[in-house]
Amino acid sequence: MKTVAATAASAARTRTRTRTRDRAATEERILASVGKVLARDGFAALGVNTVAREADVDKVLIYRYFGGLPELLHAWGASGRFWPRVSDLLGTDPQALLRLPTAERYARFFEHFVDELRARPLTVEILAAELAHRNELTAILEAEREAWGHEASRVLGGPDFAARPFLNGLTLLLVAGVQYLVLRSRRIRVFGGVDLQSDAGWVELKASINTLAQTLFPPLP
Amino acid sequence: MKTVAATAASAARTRTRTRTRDRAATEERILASVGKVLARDGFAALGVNTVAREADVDKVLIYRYFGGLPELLHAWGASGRFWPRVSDLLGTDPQALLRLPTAERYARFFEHFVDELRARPLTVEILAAELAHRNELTAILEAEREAWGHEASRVLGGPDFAARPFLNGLTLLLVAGVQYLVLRSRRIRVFGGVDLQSDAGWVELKASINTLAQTLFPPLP
DNA sequence: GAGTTAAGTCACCGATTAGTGACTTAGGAG
DNA sequence: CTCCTAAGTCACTAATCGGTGACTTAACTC
Repeated sequence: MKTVAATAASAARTRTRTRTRDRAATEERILASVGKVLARDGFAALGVNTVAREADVDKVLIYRYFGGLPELLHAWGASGRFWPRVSDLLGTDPQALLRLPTAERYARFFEHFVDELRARPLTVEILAAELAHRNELTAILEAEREAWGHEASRVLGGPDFAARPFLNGLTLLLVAGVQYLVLRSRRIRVFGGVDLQSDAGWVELKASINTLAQTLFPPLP
Repeated sequence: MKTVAATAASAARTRTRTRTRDRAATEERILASVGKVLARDGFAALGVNTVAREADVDKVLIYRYFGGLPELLHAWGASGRFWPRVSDLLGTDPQALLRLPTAERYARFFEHFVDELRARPLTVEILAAELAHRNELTAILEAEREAWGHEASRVLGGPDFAARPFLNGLTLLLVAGVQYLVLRSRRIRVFGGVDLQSDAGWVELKASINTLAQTLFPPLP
């Protein structure tokens, strides 16, 4: 019942009432909206208007609180809510991973990598954005990405990698391949005859890596 | 100070003279401009206005001749000027490739693949667009891409692939990895410690695949 | 309670987008 | 040469974009 007001002005109004004033909460709403828009509509749709609409906040507050879209993205990137921990991608217990034989370790690493990546649509969306654009956000991520690569290489490698340097390039290609296929799976179902949107397709790919690992690192006699 | 008549409208005219009328030539200009814009500014900048400006043509002609941007993209995709011939990726002489031992064939294929892909910035740009958007253009490319994958798998595989199915998934991952790294190299230099913008980095990756091929397909005694 | 600060709202700006109606006129058909 | 189709030009509309100035008013300090 809208008896009292009766001013038909509220017909098209969705936010006539002023919200309780709380800058910290509003900033949080804005920051959270960045992630929401990114995950739902992709990087191309990310703008001042979109974020403000998603947060149900006037866009002028974005300029007042952050300075503009670049600064907002920077703040969002610095908030650390976009990228999974390295440990998440390596599995819950890196130490256990280290004690495994090389072949097992190699296969397990890629299994975790595939599963963790597929479970993080926002991360995947950012990976896609990195390929399409080059901006403050992607620049922030680069350093962390490289650090991750070195860490992963260290965990995986051990004496085997030192003895056979080609394993570095091969692993790099496989990691890149997994990322690419996860990216494609967002919009394109089949690639090279493998169904990238079904678990079965990924099981097949993981099995391939497993067999490769057994071939590359045969068990000691 | 805008004078009353403001008849100085011709001030900003760059194309007052009418061009000789030639629909076929104009359509060609428009189609060519699609590729130019795509290669220079990327997919995000592709629009009716951009293409018309690039072609130095009034945008209404795009609507008249093609119907709209989607139809224009479809026409452009069907014109076959966007994707390299399969034979280009297989090397100049597919027959010679087929007579090689499996290990050599495998390594050579990836060498060609890397080189051809790196030499085609427009193709790479479209690969990136496929990851970012999903539209008529990318849909057109999918079918051809799948056909290409099957063809490549047939040429590469032979009896080895049938006997060891994991080679299918492995090859798929490597192909995907190459595509991903070429994509990344457009804007980001280093990935996993390898310099993707230098030939040396790619030589290293190709060498890794070569060693892998020697390991997977040891020469007959 | 009075005064101040700033959170929130609103109305605008210029630029650019996709798309359309209507005009002029070149060039081929008869 | 006349006529007519359509190639090309121009002038709009409506929507959306990033960005800003100015207003109201809630919440806090004293």
